[in-house]
Amino acid sequence: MSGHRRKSPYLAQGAEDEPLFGFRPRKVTGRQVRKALEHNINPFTKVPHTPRYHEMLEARRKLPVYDQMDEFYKIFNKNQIIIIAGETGAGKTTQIPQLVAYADLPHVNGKLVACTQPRRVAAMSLAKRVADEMDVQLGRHVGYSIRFEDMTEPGTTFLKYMTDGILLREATSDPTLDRYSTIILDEAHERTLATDILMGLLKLLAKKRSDLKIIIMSATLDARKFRNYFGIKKGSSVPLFKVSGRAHPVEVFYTQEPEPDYVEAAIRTVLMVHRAEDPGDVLLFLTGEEEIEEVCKKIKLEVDDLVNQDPDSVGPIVCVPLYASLGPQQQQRIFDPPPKPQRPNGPPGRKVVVSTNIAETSLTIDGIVYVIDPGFWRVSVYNPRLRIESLLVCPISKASAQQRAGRAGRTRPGKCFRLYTEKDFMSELEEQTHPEILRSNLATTVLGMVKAGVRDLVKFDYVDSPAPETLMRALELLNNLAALDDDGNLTPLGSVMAEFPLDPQLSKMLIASPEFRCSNEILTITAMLSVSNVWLLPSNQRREADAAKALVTVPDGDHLTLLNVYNSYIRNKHDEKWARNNFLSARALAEAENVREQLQRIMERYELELTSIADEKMMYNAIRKALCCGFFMQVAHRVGDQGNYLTVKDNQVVSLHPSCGLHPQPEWVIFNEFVLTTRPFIRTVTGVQPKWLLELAHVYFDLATFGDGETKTALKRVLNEKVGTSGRVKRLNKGMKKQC
DNA sequence: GAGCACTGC
Repeated sequence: MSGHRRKSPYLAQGAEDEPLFGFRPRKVTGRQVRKALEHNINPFTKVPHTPRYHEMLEARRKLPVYDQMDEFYKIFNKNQIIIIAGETGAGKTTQIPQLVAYADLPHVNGKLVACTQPRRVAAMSLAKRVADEMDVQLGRHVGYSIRFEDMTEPGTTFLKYMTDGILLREATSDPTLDRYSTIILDEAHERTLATDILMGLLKLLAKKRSDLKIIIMSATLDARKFRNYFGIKKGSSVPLFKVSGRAHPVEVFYTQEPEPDYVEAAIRTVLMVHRAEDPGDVLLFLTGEEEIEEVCKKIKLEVDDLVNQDPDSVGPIVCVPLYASLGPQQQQRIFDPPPKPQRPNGPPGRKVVVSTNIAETSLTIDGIVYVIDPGFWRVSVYNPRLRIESLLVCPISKASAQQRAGRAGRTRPGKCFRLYTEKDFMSELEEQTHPEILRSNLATTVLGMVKAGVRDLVKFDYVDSPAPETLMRALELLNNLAALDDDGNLTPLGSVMAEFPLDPQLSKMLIASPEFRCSNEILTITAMLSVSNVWLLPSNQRREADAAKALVTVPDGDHLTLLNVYNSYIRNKHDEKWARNNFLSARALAEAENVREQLQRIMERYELELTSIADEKMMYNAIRKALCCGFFMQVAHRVGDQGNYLTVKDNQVVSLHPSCGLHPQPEWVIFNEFVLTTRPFIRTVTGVQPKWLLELAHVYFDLATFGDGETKTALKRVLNEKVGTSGRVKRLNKGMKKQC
C-alpha cells in the first residue's frame, strides 16, 4: 500500500474549498464523496460543473447504488477482492467504477481504474455515458479501449472501459498489470473465455500485488460461485455486495405438454398474443437466420389473413428479423415504432421482433412486453477428439431463460410464454449456460497463458476447468508449430506468435512468410481468414452470386481466391456498391482491411519483412509453401475419383465443400476448416505439393509416425525424390526467432 | 451442391 500513502495534494494545499479536501486514498467515506459530487468544481478538471452535470446527478441520486454508497466504501476500503451482485438497471456498471475512482484517486497516483465488458459497443457507450456524468471529455479523463480504437490519453485517462479481450492481451504481455489500481470485471456471469482466464490470472496476481483491488460484478444467480472461487483463502472470505435492481415483474407461462415442433408452436403463440393480448411489442427467440426469415414470412401471411377476415378486431403486424449478420444498419429496424392502425380507431398494430440469442445479451429493445421463448439456441461446441467445432441447436439454461423473460419487463410489467413445460424447466434445463472455456478450442488461449507466465496449464486455478483433452490438443498443436518446446516452454517463435491476435496456425504462417518473399500476400490471406465470410449468397439470386464468384475464383486454391477478392476490393477503392454488385460483403472486407493494418503494425514491430513477388506463378507457389508452414496438420490426400479426401493422420473421409473453387482436384490439399454439417467437409482448400510438406514440416511428416495406408505409400514415393530444407526454415521449426 | 449462433484480440 506504500504507493498510496501519499497525501492528496488538495490536503497538502490545505484548501478547504477544494472538492477533494480531506480525501485519503481508499479511506474515503460515502459522506465525503456525496459532498464532492455536490461541489461546484469538478475535482478532476478543476473547472466549474456544467448545468448538465447537475441534471445528470439528480438522476444518479435515484439509482439504488447511490443509497448504498456508505456500505460500498466500508467494504471496498477493507477488502482486496469484492463480488458485486445485481440485476440490470441497478446502475452498477456506470456508478461503481466512478465510486472506485473517488476512492483510488488514480488521477493523483498516476494509475488507472479499469472496467471490462464482453462487448465493444458496451465499452464504448458506457465510457461515453460516464464521461458525461463526470462532466469530462470522452477520451481524456474517462476513455475506452477496444480493438482498432484506443480512446484514452496516457497520463490523463484514469477511468477506462475496455473489452475483456484487450485486458487479457495486456495481461499476457505485462502480467503485473501495474498500470491499474483497481480492475473491475463486469458481466462475469456471461463467462466469456477472456473473463474466465482473467479471473484466474487476477486471483494469482492478487497474492503478488497487495495494492491491486479486484471487483467481480455479476448477475445475482452466479455470485456465490465467484465468491467460493475467490474466497478460498485462510481466515477470510470475500465479501458480497448486493445492489438492488429495478425491473418490472414478468409473469411466466408454461405449456401443459411438451411441444413437438417449436417453430410451429412459436408462430401459433405469436398469433395468440396478437389476437388476445393488450398492445405491446413481442420478442420471439429462434436459433438462426434461415429459421427467422421463414417464420417472419409465415407470421406475416397468417396475420394478413386474419386482418382480411376480421379487420375490426385484428390490427396490422410488422415482423422484424434480428441476427448478427444483418449488420448494424438493418438491425436499426428493431427500434421502429409498431405499425399504425389500418384506419382511425381500428385495432392497434404490433411489432414482433424475431431474433437469435443476440437479443438476450447484446441488444436490448425497449417496449417489449411479451417474450416467447422456445428454449433453444444455436451454440458452437468444440470436439477435441475430432478437433472440430460444430454448431448445434441446444436447450438453453435456466439462467438464460430468466434473462430472456426479463426482456419483457424493461418498460412495464410483461409476460413470458415458455414453449416447454414447467417440469422440463425444473428438471431438464441446466442451472447455468456452459461457460465458453468448456466449449472452445483453446490453442490461442493456451499460448497466451504460457506467455503470461502460467507454468502448468492443467493445474491452473480455473473457475471451471476445461477438459484435459482440450488442453492436450492445444499443447500438441503448439508443440507441432514449435511455439512450445517439448517441455512445454515458450520458444522465441511462440513468444512472437502470441503477439498476434490470431489462431496459432495463422501466426506461424505469417511469421514464416518473409522466408518465401510473399509476406504481403500472406498478410492479406491471414486477414481474410480471420474475418467472417465475405461471400454473400442470397437464396433468391444464387445463380448470379455463383457467377460473380466464378469470375474471381483462382482454380489453384481458395486461399488464392481470397487474395484475389481482397485485391479487387482495394482496386475498386473500397466501394460498397461494387461489393454488393459482386455479391461480396463490404462489411467483412472493411473488417479484413482493419485486421490487415493491425497485423502489419505487429509485423513491423518485430521487424518481419514485408515483401511481394511480381511473377504470378512464382507468387502462388510461394504462398502455398507459406501455407504449409502453418497448416501442415490440416492436410488431406485424394482417394478414389469421387472427389473424396482422407485427412492425413486422422484418416477421416471428407469431401470438398461445395463452396470450394479448386479445379482440377489436386492430389494433396491444405484446408483451413473441417466442418461437420450434413457430411464432413473441408472448406477453404488449396492444393499443395507433398514434397513441400516433407521439406517444411519434416518432423510432423516423419513416416515412422504414419500408419500403413495409401497416404503413407504416396508420401514414401515423394521421399525418394530429393528433399532439402533451408537453414532458416529449420531454425523456425525449432522455434528459433527468425533473424530479419 | 452447402448454409454462419455469438463474442473478442
